[in-house]
Amino acid sequence: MCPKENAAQIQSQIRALQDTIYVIGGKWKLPIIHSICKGNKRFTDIQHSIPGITKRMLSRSLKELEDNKLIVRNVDPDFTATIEYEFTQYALEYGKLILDMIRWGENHHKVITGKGTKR
Amino acid sequence: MCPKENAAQIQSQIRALQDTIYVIGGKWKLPIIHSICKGNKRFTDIQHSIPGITKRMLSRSLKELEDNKLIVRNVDPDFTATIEYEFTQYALEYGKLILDMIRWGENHHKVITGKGTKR
DNA sequence: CGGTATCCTCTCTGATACTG
DNA sequence: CAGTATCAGAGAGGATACCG
Repeated sequence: MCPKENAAQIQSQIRALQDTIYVIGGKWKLPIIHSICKGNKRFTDIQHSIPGITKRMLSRSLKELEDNKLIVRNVDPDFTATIEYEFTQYALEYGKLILDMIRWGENHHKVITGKGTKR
Repeated sequence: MCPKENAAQIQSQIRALQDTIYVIGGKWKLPIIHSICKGNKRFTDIQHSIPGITKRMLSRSLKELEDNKLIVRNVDPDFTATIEYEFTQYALEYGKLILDMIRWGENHHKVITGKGTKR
């Protein structure tokens, strides 16, 4: 598991890993990703699909996801300034990793609660 | 990317994913995992191998990793109460996912800084 | 050596009101 | 509709001192 690289390279790997976690970390990023995944594209639609989220947190989280190029914000000025959020191709490539993380998390839950098959 | 399951199941998947992130999230978990990976087993050795960490945070983080069964705490009462931390077999199975996350994080860094091949 | 206890700070999140 | 501004609370993390 532990690669045999020099110290500087490993520090950079740890940072890479922390970045990976940061991008989808926090309280709302994953529910938002899921909501867009389900077909919601507009700010208010996304907000209503996630119980408990405020405009403030939705706005901030969308901006961070956009900064990380996982979603794009499309403004259509012709049709009364409709704004839509969509996944980037890049985000779709992230999908497999997310599914792996889900699988690990589900198994982990069983392990911790003592109903697991492993350990 | 988005599975076609019912709502309750998806909520549980999102929770599973948030758990996955939480287990290795925070400021010190990954450096600690790396330090043990490199062969450090004792509290003080781990502490000295991670610049800036305090006893308090090391203690808390080790306890959380132990609660999540990624490491075990072995007390040897015969030899002046030596205490050693080690990975569980379970943690080693986590390794592949961590490597995938590192790879994504490294590529992500290139994408965000504009030097990436993707996007 | 391997921790705990206490206090403090700083960031993240929530509530609410306002805006083009 | 799609946000921004402001303020307040909760929680993560840091500094330091103490303990078996």
